[in-house]
Amino acid sequence: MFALIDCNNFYASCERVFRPDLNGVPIVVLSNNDGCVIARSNEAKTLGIPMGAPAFQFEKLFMEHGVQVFSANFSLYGDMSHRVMSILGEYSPEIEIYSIDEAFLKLEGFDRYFNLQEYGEGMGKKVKKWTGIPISVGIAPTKALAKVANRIAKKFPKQTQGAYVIDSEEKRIKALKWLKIEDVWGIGRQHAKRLFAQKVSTAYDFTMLPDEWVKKHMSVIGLRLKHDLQGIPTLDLEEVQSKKSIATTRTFEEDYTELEQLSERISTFAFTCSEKLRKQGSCCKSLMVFVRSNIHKDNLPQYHRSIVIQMPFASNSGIELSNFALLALRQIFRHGYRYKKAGVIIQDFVPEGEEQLSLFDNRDLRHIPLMKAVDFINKTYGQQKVRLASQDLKRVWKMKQERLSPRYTTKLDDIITIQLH
DNA sequence: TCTGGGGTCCTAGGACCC
DNA sequence: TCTGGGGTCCTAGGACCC
Repeated sequence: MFALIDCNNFYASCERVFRPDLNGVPIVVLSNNDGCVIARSNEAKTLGIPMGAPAFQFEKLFMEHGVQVFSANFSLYGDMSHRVMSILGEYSPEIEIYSIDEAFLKLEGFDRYFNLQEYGEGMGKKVKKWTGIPISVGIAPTKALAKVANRIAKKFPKQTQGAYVIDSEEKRIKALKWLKIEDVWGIGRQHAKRLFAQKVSTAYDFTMLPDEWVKKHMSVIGLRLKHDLQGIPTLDLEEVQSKKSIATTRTFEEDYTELEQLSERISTFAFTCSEKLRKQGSCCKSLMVFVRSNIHKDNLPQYHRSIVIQMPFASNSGIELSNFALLALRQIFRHGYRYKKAGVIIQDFVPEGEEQLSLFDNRDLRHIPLMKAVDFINKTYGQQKVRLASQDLKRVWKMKQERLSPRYTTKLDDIITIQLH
C-alpha cells in the first residue's frame, strides 16, 4: 500500500499558522513579482478566484471581500515543509518527498498490523498539532490510486476525517467512477480534450480504454497511469537523486530592447545557476539560454528562441558559466524586439571531481578555490555581496514583494512575541 | 515504375507536475 | 500599466554511422 499526504492549501495555510486572526478569512498568495495567484484558502476558492489569476485583474474583488493578499514567502514555506516532512517520515521508513507540500509513503505490509484508516487519521492529527498545517491522507494499493483517495479525503473532510483508504475492488471502482477525467493525476488539458472526444468522462472510463489506444495517444506514461489506476502497481517510490537540470529564469518588470540589458540579466542567471550547482556538488557540461518577447501582447512582433551550448569541459565556475551563457545569448539576440523574459538552464551534470579532462580546453582550476571563497562570503555576509563585473553592480535586483509576511521561523528578528496579560 | 537495413545520437517540442 | 518559476519524461525527425 501507498499513502499520499498533501497539505491543504499549503502556502495559504502557512500564512495562517502565525496569524490565527485569519481563520475563516479568504487568503491568496501571489507568485514572484506579485504577478499571479498561486495559492488560495478555501474561502478564496469559494469566491471564485481561479488558480493562476493575474493579481491586477482581481484587485477589486480582493478589496470588496477583504481578501488577505500575501507575496510568496518561500523561506517560511520551505521551513514549514521541512517540519511536516520530518513528522511524516516517522510513519514509514520509505518516503518520497514529491513536492514542497506532498509526500508518498510506502506502507508495505502495514495493513497486517495497523488499521490504515486510523493510521492516516493519526498522521493528520499529529501534523496539525505539531505544525498547525492541515493535511489530507489517501491510502491505496498504488500511487495513482493513493492520489485518488487523497482527493476524496480532501473533498469530504467531515465524512473521512481527512483520511481515505481504498482497500477493496468495490471502493476502487466507486472512486474511479466519481473522479472526473480532467482531475486525474497526469491528465492535463490536452489529454482531457482528446479523451472527451473518446467519450471518456471519468477515471473509470479511462481504465476501460484499450492499451493500444492509450499507448498510441498518451505514450508509455499514459499506459503506466492506466495500469496504476487499475490497481496494478506500476509506479514505485522514486529515489531521491540529484537534479538533472537547474534553471534560473525571470519575467522582467519592463521590456528590454538592448543586448547590454539582456547580457547583464543572463550573466546573473548563469551565476545563480552555478551557485545552485555547487551546492549540489556537480559540474555541468551544457547550458541553454532562451529569450522571449511578451506573449500577452499579440499586437507586437513575437520572438522566442533558445540555444544549447555544449561546453568543451564540465564546470561549475560562475565565471565560466557566465561567459558561455553570454556567448550563447549573442547568437540568438535580434534587434527590434521587446524582450520580457529570459533564462538560463544548465544540464548534463557530472559529480564534482569526476569531470573528464579534455585534450585541449580545460576549466581554469584556479576558479575552484575562488568560487569556494565567493560562496563563503555570500553565505556569511548576504547574497550577492560578491558579483561578477558583468552583473549590474549598482543595483541589487529585487522583485516586487509588496505584501511579504515575516520569516517567522527562519529569521531571529521575525520570531513572534507573545504578550501575557 | 523500380533505390537496403539496422543502428545511434541529438534536438525541438509537447505534455505533464507542483 | 500589470500575466511565476522550476522541474520531469517522452517522441518524432534529422543527421549521421557501418
